[in-house]
Amino acid sequence: MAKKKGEKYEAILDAAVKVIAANGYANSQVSKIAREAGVADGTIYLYFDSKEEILIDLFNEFMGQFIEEVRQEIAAMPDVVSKLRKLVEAHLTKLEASPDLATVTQVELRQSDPRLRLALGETLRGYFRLIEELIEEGKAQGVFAPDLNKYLARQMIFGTLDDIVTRWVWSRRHYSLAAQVPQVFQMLLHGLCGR
Amino acid sequence: MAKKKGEKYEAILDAAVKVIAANGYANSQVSKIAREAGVADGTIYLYFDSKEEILIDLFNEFMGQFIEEVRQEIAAMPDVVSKLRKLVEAHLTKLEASPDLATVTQVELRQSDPRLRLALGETLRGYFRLIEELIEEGKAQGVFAPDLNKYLARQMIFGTLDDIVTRWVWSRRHYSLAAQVPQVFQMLLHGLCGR
Amino acid sequence: MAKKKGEKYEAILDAAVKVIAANGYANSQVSKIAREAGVADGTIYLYFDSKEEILIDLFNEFMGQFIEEVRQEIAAMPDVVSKLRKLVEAHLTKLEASPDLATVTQVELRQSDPRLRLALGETLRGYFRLIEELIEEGKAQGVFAPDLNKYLARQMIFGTLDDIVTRWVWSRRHYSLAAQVPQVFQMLLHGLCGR
Amino acid sequence: MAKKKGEKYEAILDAAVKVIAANGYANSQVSKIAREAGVADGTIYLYFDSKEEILIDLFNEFMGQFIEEVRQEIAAMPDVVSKLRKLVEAHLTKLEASPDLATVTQVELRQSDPRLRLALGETLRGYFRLIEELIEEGKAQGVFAPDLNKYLARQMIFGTLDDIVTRWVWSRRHYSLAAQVPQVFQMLLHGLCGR
DNA sequence: GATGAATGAGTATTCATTCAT
DNA sequence: TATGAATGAATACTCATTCAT
Repeated sequence: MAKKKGEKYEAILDAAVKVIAANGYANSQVSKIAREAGVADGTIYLYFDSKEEILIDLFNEFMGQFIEEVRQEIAAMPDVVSKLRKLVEAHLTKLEASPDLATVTQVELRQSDPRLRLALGETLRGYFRLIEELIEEGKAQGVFAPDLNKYLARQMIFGTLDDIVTRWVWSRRHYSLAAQVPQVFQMLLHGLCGR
Repeated sequence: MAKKKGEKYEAILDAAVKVIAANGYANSQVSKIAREAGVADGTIYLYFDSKEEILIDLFNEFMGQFIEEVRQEIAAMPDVVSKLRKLVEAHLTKLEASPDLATVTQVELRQSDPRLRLALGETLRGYFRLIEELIEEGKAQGVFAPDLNKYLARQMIFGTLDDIVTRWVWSRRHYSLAAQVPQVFQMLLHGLCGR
Repeated sequence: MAKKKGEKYEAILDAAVKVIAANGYANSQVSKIAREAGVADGTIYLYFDSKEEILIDLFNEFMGQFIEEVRQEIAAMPDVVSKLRKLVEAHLTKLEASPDLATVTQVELRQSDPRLRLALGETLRGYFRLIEELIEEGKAQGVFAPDLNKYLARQMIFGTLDDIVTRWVWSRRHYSLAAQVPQVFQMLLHGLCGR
Repeated sequence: MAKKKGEKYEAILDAAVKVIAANGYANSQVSKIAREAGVADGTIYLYFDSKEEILIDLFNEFMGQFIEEVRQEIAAMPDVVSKLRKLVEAHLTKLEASPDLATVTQVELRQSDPRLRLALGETLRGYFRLIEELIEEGKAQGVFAPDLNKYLARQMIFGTLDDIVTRWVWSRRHYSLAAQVPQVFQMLLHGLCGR
């Protein structure tokens, strides 16, 4: 129904990220997003079928790009350990560089609306697969434990990174995420016992 | 203002968990919770100042009890490794045993309302401290890596468990959480490389 | 869903007739009806499921009563000719006595919304049956033409009365309807040629 | 302001009849009419000042033509009785031949918007005068009752025909209108009592 | 304490109309 | 003339909260 693309489409998505990060999803009225984007309320509906669709597109657009970038950066690395370090680095660095986006994805989009959840899950799955492939590769190369469960391992990697970013957002971002990359990487690789 | 305690207080909290797990937070009207609890709408306000307070109390009540139980079970263990295993087991087992509660805490309460976030954070912090103490103890005993950052380590442990439970809830709980305790425990202890 | 009956139910219906007659249906907002009825907007929805339902109930309530009254008055008449005269008199007199109601039923409720049309048609059908029974009786008694088509005859009677009331409403009710009863009665009985 | 005439003017009116008959007035957006007419939304406003004007012109154009045709056909008849028969026949036959137009004029245009009502009334009045002249002629020729009230008689004729067409439209046009001409004619001439 | 009828503030969405191209 | 993207006013309905009983 609604036409996608166009500079107003992008302007509305950008405005939505800004408004939601600042006010919370529940307090982000369509009219507020429209005003921030510099368009009329009705114009929103020329580009999106509903308010909900703004969220879905927002997540898919930005997360899709995020995932693609991470995938490419990882692909360039020579070995699986370097890939893991790169993944950790990319995840934390990219979200630190886009605080509004981080706020929206870590906090505001953890909504439970079934339709929304479904659409977001679809996109996240691409990221999950990327991590799982990395794990498989590590096992094949004999670097990771042979009995490693790839799903649990992915949940450890993603869960750890996700929680780190969430605490950072909740803490109002008082400290640097990038600085923690080496420690997090070590921890994921060798666990609490180290080495 | 509102008096706490009383059997209706508990009935309302129980009803809230049930209703929110079944309908989602956004579709859990006060009147629906009242009906489930077998009281009149207005009665809710004799026990809670606002709908939001139901959520806060719900989280504090159930999570507080959850944390206390975990603390006691851990305290009974002889060494820090056993304690970690017990923590993992308790976290996954208890939430698996209370699916409605798990649904509400993992999905429905990830709301971003500032007031709510603050109150929930308060309670979570108790759990975080418990985990951090365990890490400190492990380092003191020379079992955990001496350069381990206790905050990052806690984020790895909690983030991993949290993500595992969230995926389980989103997957409609098609598989067993308890069965994964040994693998998760191993992974946290020795990382992706194992041993 | 919505509870019926109660003095507020009646107050809202009365207010609706008044507001719609004065402003036209298209310009009769729910809030305007609520204000006229002396209740809050939300109260409307304790008694009606939707704005549309107000119209349906309004028509059924008032027209149902109208039809019942006409039926009883007719039943008391000794012969079919007296009954026809009474029908004409009752139709014109009653609507003349309730100008707001006449305005609403003649003009405002000729809407074409399928749901509305269906509900209103249901009620009108009761009136149609009443007229058709009268025609059958007239034919059985040999007073009306034996080859009279009861449906066409009903359409002539109702169409004539309906148009008379509609013109009267559109003319802003500058003249008396009751005064025309004898002529209309004569005309229906003997046609344009008279006698 | 807006220029009338032109092939697009006609195309828009034709499209309006089609769209309104198919979707109902309330669901006939300007953009829908424009699409059906094969023009841009804005083009509509080169030919009509407002959406309402489309309706007024539509009614005037088609009804005006209808009335003119009836007038000419009647004029050709030798006596007043033949003229009445011709009027009944023309009214029912022409509308039966244009079901979309009948739907729009009988059902969709019975709206109550004051401006609209006024404009439509203007056009209808021409038809009313035609019928009233016929009645006067009948009285002058001694065919119709000398004490016949020409306004009431016109209301009987028009009301009867109008109701017949309305029921036919509402019944989804399951039967033939033309077949009823003789009976309707007889009924109007001699009333319920016949002869 | 307990009730539940009543309140009324709050908001996504539609669509007739405009105007820069 | 013609376009169609953009506008923004307008409105039915929901639901947390109150308070008379």
